[in-house]
Amino acid sequence: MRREASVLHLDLDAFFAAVEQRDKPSLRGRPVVVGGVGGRGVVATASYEARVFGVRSAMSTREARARCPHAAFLSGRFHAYRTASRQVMAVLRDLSPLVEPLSLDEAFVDLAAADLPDLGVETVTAVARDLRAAVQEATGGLTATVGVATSKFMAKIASDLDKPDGLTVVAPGTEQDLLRPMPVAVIPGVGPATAERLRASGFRTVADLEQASEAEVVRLLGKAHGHGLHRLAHGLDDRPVVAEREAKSISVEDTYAEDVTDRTTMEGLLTRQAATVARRLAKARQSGRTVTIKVRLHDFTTSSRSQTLDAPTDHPQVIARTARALLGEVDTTGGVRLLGVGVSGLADWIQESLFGDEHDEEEPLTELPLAETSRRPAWAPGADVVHSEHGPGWVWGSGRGVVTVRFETAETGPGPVRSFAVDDPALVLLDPGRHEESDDSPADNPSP
DNA sequence: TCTGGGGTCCTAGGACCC
DNA sequence: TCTGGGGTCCTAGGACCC
Repeated sequence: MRREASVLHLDLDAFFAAVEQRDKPSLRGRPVVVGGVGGRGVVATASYEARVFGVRSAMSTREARARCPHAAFLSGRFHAYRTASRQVMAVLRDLSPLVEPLSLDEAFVDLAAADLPDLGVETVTAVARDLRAAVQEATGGLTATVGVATSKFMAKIASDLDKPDGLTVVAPGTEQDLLRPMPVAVIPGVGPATAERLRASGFRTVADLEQASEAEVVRLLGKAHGHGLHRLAHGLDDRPVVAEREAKSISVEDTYAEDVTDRTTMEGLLTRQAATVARRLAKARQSGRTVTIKVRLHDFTTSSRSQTLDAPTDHPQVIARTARALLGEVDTTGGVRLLGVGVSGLADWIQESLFGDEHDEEEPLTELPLAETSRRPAWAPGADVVHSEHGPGWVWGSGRGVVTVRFETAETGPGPVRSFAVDDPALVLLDPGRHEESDDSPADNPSP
């Protein structure tokens, strides 16, 4: 909560649909619906002309067609949306170095970090007006709605008040008057489930929540959620505008037009998704330790299974093999409507070798013998010497057909730790069966 | 033929460690 | 025989957001 209205929230109006109408004049003034056009699609964005007919985001496309059969239904051109989004973010960064994008079509801007003579209501109103014009100019006609207030929470509330193509500045000190009569659902974090819980306890408006004790709200909603909501109901919000936020996970999921019942087909789909995730990881120069699959059954029940590897990976084979093994733990009889693969626990590539360094004391540096003959076994749990694109290394951990290799020799010293699928062509296992006489795992006993 | 895809954050229990 | 506590990591699920 700042003394001055210096947090700006910008929201592009019906963004995807607006880009389509900008690029195709024949769509202007007509209802446009962007989203999944297949049998199981949902609406991503509806133009204001379509909203008149009751078409909303997240509604099934089937229902949208029933409500507005004459609308143009488009599947979306994400490259164009990304380009337009970049243009908008550039305009915002021209105003202030502190810009926090929330999605392609939304961002916070910290006006306190901008070069302004003052942060009075008149000044920020003029700034916001100029900004909206600049966005329209830079994007070839896209309109934005802007809210300015003393906090993120109030700025977002403000930008919802005058849509589309509007501007609202909440003068410092007037926040509670504005907030009190609003339904609790205006508070970010209050979705259908929370709203229903609150309603059942007699909380309908922000004012109701404001009068409750924190203990009561916490009892109802849990510690973190309850505490946060109680604060927001009092207009208390000092969350800073944060420019750079690192991604924490990368995932891909697909809903299929018809339920998939064949196990081999499922494995093939997971393998392809794993390759997509790996490509995106590599592009971001990141790797991750935890592989998660998501399975939605024919009856819409959804489960997930995850495995944390010994070391981060960005290898398609490792992700694929782990994903396929995890699928083995899920009962898919009856078919699946959705499959997904994700990787979390992301680390920059550079941090991988640091991770390896932490284990120096447990595993003494030892001279690494290379076998005279090398072959690639289907699976050799006893093998502890490997060769790969990184050079020679030790098997350091394993699980579900995945081996983790530590690339370290007396000559080269500590190197990176990487995970591989055992059938990864980049990896050759040497000396299989070395530990036949021993129960020790390779990680416990790395010495020959 | 109701119900996308990409994310974030929180909770809760069990394992494990000190 | 009785009986710790805290901290962290991992896993599964759920709510929520755009």
